[in-house]
Amino acid sequence: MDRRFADIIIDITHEKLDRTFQYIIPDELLDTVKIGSVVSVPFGRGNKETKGYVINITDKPEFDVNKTKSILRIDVGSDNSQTKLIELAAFIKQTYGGTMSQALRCVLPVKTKTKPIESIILKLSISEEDAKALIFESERKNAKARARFLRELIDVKEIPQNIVLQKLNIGRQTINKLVEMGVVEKIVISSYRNPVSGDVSKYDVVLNDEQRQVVDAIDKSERKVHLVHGVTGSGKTEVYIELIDRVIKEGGEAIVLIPEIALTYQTVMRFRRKFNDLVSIINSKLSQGEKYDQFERAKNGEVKIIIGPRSALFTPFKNLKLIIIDEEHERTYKSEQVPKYHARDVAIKRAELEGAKVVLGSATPSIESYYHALGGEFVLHELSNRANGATLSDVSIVDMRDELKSGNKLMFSRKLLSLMEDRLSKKEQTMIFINRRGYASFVSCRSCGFVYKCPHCDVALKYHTNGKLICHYCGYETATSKICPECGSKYIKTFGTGTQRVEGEINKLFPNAKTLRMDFDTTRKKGDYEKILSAFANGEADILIGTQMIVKGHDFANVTLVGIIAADLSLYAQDFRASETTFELLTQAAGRAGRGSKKGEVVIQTYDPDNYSITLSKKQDYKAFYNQEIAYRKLLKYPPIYNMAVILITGEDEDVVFNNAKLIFDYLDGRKGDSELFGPTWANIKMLNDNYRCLIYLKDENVDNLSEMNDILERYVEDKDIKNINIQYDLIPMSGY
DNA sequence: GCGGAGTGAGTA
DNA sequence: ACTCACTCCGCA
Repeated sequence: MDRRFADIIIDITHEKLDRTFQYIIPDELLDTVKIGSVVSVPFGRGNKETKGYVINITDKPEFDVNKTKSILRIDVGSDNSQTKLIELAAFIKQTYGGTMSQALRCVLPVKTKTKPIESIILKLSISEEDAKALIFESERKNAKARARFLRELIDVKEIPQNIVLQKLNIGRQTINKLVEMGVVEKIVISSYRNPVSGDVSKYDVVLNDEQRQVVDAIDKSERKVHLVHGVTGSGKTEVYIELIDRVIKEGGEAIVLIPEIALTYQTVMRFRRKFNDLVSIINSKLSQGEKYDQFERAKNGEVKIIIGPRSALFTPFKNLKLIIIDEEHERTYKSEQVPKYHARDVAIKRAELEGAKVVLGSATPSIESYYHALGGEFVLHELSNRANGATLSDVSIVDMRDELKSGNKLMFSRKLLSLMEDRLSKKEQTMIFINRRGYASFVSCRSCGFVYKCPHCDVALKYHTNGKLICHYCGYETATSKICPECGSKYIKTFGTGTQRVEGEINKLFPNAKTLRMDFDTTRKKGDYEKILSAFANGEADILIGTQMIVKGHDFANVTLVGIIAADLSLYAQDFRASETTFELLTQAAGRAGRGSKKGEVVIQTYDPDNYSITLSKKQDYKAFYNQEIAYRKLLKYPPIYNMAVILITGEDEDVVFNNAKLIFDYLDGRKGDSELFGPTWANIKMLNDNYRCLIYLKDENVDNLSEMNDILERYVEDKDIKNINIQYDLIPMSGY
């Protein structure tokens, strides 16, 4: 009998139900039930009608067919935005691997393990005398819980249900029985909290000609995906706001994705001033409940615009018409957890399902997006002028080898020092950016070469001026000693340049200058980040020293000098994107200078002044950089020309990890088709949190072939019932391993 | 033996 | 999450 079955995830929030149940698809529904359908099924002993999501359809029964129940019907009442989100989850699973449950959890995020957002309040609905009589009767019948509960109700009138359940230790049955008897009344209160509030002085955006042309072009276009390449300070936000305004006026809704770090009060206020309460935000600091509230408000149509990081992409709007991804090149758009999806590609898929447009914006677009734009897959728009008439800064490159030859042993070039002095005298501000992605001071013995390493991770410990050595991967801390623990020599010293050392040097060179430092250490507490930025914006300091976190999209009108120390460090990362990252960081950092009326200057200090990512960032010539970079990617078969994936195998035992990696490699190698396989090799960071890490690389022109390899891998893992190791698949990784 | 309270397993 | 089945308890 050719019956078809649907794998269904029951819409109930509990980990025990985090798996599929198979149901028979009745004949009359064979044509209509699809992956992503929301259906009603009988569930549990009482065959209680329950909502479920169809996540797969097969011919193979996986359960005793005689005990398999049938789907009752398709939920027509369920809004189709949910169906589309589940379809999106199927796409994520298909493309990025992982289980369907994991994909669903990221698409319908707050449905899991959340404290009820609606609080139930219990209230006595009979008179006190009647209640007292009931207590008497209950006590006589030894119904202790019931008596205890009623007494409490007489005492405080109203009690939240969760307190009754947890604190008074009274069962659900007891409560429900009393409700049934008409003794107790249930009052359901659902509260939506609004995470954004504050002054809203309305203002209208006035676009310049260039901005208006881009807005019109996108608005009129039939095409779905647009890339706006706008130089730093060209006013991309105004373009977004105008586009959103047009969409809203036609009854549509919009999602704005921005990197978490750029989600500042100022950014949100720009949107609020235009759209007022139609805007809401999502960020990682919101509790699950608050996040859920925002999604509910979006569903109800109370909110039309959601601003947030990656996860905002899954806002359940009913009439989504526009998705904006600001700073599109940012790595944070790639999820770090399984499924390791990229928000840009998922956004494009969602837009396709909803019939919406996607607008990507950046001053330094990712090589991938620009490639697609040039290839005609995306539509390219250029904003080449700074919006308020400000001009691009003058950028100069200083070769630090020459400085050393001329006897300057400081970490600042003479040019940078004289400019800093000049700015201090003019009361203008300076930003010093230390490009040290993955690098900082470490402690090493000059006599035997010993380096302090983390006992849990295969990385050098970073030195902090409080005398502690800290692992930036797992947080392990230890103290430094005055003598080398290996050979006993006293020649143990710190190497490298950290933000703390730079600040120390500046304080020595310019004792009157006020400095602020922004890095890993100074932004650990909630709100630290904002505090430092607003202090600097208010002119409370002359010089701001920081790592990559200071270069992202902040607008300080009084900054006229940006110094970049060790510009080339990010070039040494073991990652095919090293040049892209460097160009991006330098261009963005340089873009911080001269955003007000005064012209800015930028000094880039490097030991590798001829590298194309450095020379071209001086010219702020993105196109020239792109041409160089794409040639390199083509030569070495890297994305976007080729697609690649990494399989990461981790585990506590070195041999077990490597042997399994070898087995997996051989297994895949026999089934690879046209794909290329490399490995297994140890990761750059061989050990992390006591786990060994081994890699297999896959390359193929066609993404689908890579997804197929992952399918093969997942089936293999399932068959072998592999223990003690963890396997992760990462399609088109954004960072090195 | 009964009503009621508390616990645990299973949901296809 | 919810429900059913089971056990335990105090009283008759």
